[in-house]
Amino acid sequence: MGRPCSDGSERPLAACRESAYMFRQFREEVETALSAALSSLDLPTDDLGVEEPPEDVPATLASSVAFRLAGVVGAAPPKVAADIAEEISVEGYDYLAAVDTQGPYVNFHVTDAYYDDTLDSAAADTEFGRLPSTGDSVVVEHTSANPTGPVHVGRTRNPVIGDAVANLLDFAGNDVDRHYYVNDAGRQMAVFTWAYETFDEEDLDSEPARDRIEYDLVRYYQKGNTYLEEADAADAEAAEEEITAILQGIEAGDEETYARVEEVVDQVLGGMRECLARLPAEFDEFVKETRFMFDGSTRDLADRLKETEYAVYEEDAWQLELDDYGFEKNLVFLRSDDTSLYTTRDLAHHEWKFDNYDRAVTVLGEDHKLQAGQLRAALDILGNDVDKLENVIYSWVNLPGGETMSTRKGTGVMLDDLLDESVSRARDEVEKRLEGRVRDDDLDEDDIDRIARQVGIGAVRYDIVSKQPTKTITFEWDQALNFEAQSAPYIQYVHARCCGIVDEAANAGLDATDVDPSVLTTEAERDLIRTIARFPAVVEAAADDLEPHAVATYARELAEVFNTFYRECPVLDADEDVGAARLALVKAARNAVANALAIVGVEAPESM
RNA sequence: GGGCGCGUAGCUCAGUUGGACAGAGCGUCGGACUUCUAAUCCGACGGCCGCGGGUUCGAAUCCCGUCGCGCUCGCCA
Repeated sequence: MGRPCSDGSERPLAACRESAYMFRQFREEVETALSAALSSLDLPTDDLGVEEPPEDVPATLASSVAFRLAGVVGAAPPKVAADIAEEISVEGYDYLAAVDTQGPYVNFHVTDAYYDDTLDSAAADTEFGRLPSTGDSVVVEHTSANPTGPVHVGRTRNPVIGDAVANLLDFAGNDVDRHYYVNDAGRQMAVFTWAYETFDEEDLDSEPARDRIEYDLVRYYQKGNTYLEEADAADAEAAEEEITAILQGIEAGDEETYARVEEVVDQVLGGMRECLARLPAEFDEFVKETRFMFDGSTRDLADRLKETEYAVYEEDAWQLELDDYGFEKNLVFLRSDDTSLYTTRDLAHHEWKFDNYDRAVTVLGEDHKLQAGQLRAALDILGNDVDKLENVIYSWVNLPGGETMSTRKGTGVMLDDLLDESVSRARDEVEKRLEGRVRDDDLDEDDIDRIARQVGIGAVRYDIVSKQPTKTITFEWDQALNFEAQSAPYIQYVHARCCGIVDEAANAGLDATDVDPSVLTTEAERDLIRTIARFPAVVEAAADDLEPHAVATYARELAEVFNTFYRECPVLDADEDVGAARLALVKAARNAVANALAIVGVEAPESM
């Protein structure tokens, strides 16, 4: 197909990521051939209806175009399909071998070269599935939880989805940065700072739930909030004055006030960061909103907003009328005391993103949806290209009793506890299986630790990332920590099995470098190779739609197909040429599974 | 009340721009380990795709209505 190698890399065999193109090239060939046939029949080519047929249909792609053209032609769809199929020429294509029909459907079949090339490149390329560079730089902002205390499960979708979206965009050929936006100038942090400075250890009602800094400090935050609710009016008002003083100090760029707040922010954030690293969700940059106050960009932005036709000055505050954008309520961007609001700073933050990146993706909870819409509108008013900004919105995670999770109230399941529990259950499983273990690879204590961690954390991540973000999740331990089919361990097990076979084959001196895929004739083998071939197209579609859960679904399908293959097709005990081809297939499966897992953020164990 | 999202098997969820009989897993029942790792495989049972209309050759998918659940509508974030 001759797509240029835009990243200039020189990877062995898979030059220019050709490996990524088998299915996609075939799809293009089908579209080209079908278009040509329709044109020569004087039929419209605007909707080719190319799709993947159901599993029991032997074709790799199909078209339903005959349905739509039946009226135009004045014949029944099966007749139209037959005529079209007759007109299609498969001359000169690498992967398009034959065309036939099944009722009203036109079916397209692949050449041996399709399987050949898929097997060759997927088996040899540990980066199989990675797409060529788009040349785009993308910032993925996710999590961005206020540094008020330990991360709880209610917000765990954000780092899990966010990290997967970042991985996915990276794998789809983008240059990705991961950002955590830190709200260090808001009221919450002012309350926290005041509480931290006001109360002493002996004022607190409880011991830290865990030996890490944010579990210690959150008690001050909770104490402060309780005090503000329960203290008598005069005391509460005095506290409010101190809190306001902190906010105004930050707004004025007072360095001493800033230092007081950051002492709290940096400590709490440091602890949260350790927790998130367990997932792992790590960041290239923690971007503090105070940065956009101190550099003057928030002030400049507010001044520019004032100049727009949407700006009004009502009730002593500067506001934006967003009726044209479908928002009834005005968006206040400067308070009556002339201080900025969260959204004002976030606007400056986003213009900074636009200055530095080609695209900006934000992962946020549905409770921020309205704010995100207003943000987009305001950015548009300021003349930004808001198409560069995309959001991934996720719904809440509830506890079984319908209870909500709140840091302020101290309710909810902490992410640390969830991960500990999961790793602990995984360890029980590992130890339980140790006795009946067939494989004699002598797992030591370190292996058991490793497997328990990979499986336990993988199970939690997969449970979250495999579901559509828009759906509400009710969190249930047994559901999340089920280690059987349709879970991370099920898929991880496939990877471990592949690695096991590859190891054994190496010991036996079996070579898979120059294989003949035509000996792979069973349904199980062909299913597996077809599934592997789809992987790059899955990555492409998932990245286009910012839907990492599609990769999670694919990984599960691939694992299922592999397990059937595994049962039916021995590698080491087969005839030499069959064994070699199957070994190549195992290597290809291993690479595809490993990379699918990498995208969703689940570790791929080499043994378990 | 207005806006947005969700409603698919008993439970948890897939289902590509509308397309070939709506698919998995868990659970239930029944089979398969002297075998490259059984965290596996094979089979059975299980559906007015919330409900009612509409568009279409064709609707889980698009449109309208309706019911239920969630989020949201601050000079909070």
